[in-house]
Amino acid sequence: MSDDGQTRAEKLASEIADAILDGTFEPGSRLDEHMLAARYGTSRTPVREALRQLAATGLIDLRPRRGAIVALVTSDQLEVLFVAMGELEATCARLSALSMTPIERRRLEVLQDSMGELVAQNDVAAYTAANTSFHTLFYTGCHNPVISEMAIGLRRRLAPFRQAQFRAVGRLARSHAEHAVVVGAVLAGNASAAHAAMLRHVSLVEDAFEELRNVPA
Amino acid sequence: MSDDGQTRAEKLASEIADAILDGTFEPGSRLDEHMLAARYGTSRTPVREALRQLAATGLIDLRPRRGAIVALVTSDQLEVLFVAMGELEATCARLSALSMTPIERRRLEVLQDSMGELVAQNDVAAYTAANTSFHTLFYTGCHNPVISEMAIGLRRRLAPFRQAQFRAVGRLARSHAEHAVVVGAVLAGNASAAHAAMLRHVSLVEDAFEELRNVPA
DNA sequence: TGGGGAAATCTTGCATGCAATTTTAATTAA
DNA sequence: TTAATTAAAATTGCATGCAAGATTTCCCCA
Repeated sequence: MSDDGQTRAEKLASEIADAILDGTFEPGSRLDEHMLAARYGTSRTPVREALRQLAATGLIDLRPRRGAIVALVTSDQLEVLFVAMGELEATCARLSALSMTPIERRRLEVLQDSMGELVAQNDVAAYTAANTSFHTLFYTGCHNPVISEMAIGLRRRLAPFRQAQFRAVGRLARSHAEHAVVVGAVLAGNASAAHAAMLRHVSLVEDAFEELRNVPA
Repeated sequence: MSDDGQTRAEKLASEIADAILDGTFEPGSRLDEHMLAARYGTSRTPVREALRQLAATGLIDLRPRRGAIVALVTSDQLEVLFVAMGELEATCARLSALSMTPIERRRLEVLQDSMGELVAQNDVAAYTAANTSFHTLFYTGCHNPVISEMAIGLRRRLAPFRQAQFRAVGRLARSHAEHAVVVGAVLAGNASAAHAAMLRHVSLVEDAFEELRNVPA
C-alpha cells in the first residue's frame, strides 16, 4: 500500500501540514527532525525535504541551524492574512464576473438558490459546507490557477481560525443576502461590483471572527 | 567567507533561481542533481532541499522519481501569470490608498514628479529603474507582507519576459500619465479608483508585452 | 528498415553516519 | 541565590552509499 506515485517527502509535507492545521503540533512548538522521522517511520532526509517545502508555504518557520517551529501567527499577522485572503477572494469574484462560462454561472445560480433553502431551514452545518462550495466556485471560475492557488492556500491556512462563524444569530441569512449581491454582480458580468460585493462579504466574515477572538479566554 | 548564517541549501536555492532567471538554465531543461551538486561544489542532499524549495515557488517542476525541470511557461501560463500580477498590483494600489502613511504618500508624490523629468529627457534606462521603485512603493505601502510577497514573487518570475517594454515610442509618456492617475487616486485615498487605475496601467503593460511576443521569431 | 522488448545505465529516493553548531546542564564564583 | 563559564548532550547540516524506479541503448525479429 501507500505508494501512489507520491514521494515520501511529499506525503510527509502533507501529513505534517494536516497535523499542524488540526492542532496536533501547536504554534510555536519545535518540530524536531528525529521526532518527526520516528513518528512517521522514515529517516530524517525526507523529513527535512518536507520541512523545506512547508517553510515555503509559511506554515512553519525554518531557522538555519536552529530547527523548525510551527509558525506562530500573531494577532497582527492574522489580520494581515485575513485581509490578504479577502482581497484575493474579491479578485476571484472580479475575474469570475469576466471569465465564468455559462455553465459555471448556472452552477453558481443553482447553489445560491439551494443555500437559500438551507437558510430557511436554519441548517448551519449544511450551510457551512455549501459556503465552502460557494467560494470554491469562484476559485475555479476565475480561471486563473495562480490566483486561485494563492487563495486556496490562504483559506487552508486560516481554516483553524474560521470555525463557528455562522453560529451567531442571523448570520446565516445575512451571509446569504451578501452572497446574493455577489452572485448578481457576477451573473451581470459587472466586475467591479463583484469585487466590491465579495470584499464587503469577506470583511464582514472577518469582523465576525474578530468578535469571536475578542471573547475573554 | 561564504558562511553568513545561511544554510547551503538556501544559498543553492537562491543561486539556482538566479541561474534560471538569467537564462543559464533554460525552461524545460533537466536539473540533474549530480550536475548541480558538482557545479556548486556540494553533495546532492542540499541540492535536493533547494529544489524542493524552488518547486514551491513554481520556478521549477518537480516530478516524483523523474527529476526536476525548469518550469516551462506556456503562452497560456504566461497570460495567467501576467493577469495574476496585474490583479495583485491593483490590490496593492487599493490597499495603499487606504494604508499609506503621510510619509509614504509624500515619497510617491516626489517619485512621480522626478519621473516626469525623466520622461522629458526621454531617459529610458533611468525611467525603467524608477518604474521599479514606483511599483515597489506600493508593495511596501499596502502594509500587507502576504500580498506584497506574492506580488514580488510574481514580478521576479515574470522579469525575464518584461524587458524592453518602454522601447516603443511614446510609451514613456503614456506610462507616466497612467501613473499620474494611480498616484492621484492613492493620494486622494480613493481605493477603488486606485485599484482601477493600476489595473488599467498594468494591463496596458501586458499589452505592450503581447506586441513584443508576437513579433515573428 | 522499423518496431518491440530486454538489459544495461543512469537518476532519483532514502537511510545512515559524522562533523559542526546550538542548546542544555552543571559547576563555580561572586 | 544569581550570574557566568564551561562541559555535556542534543540537534542540525551535509556527505556518502545503496536500492528502487526511470531512461537509454542495443539487439532481435518482423
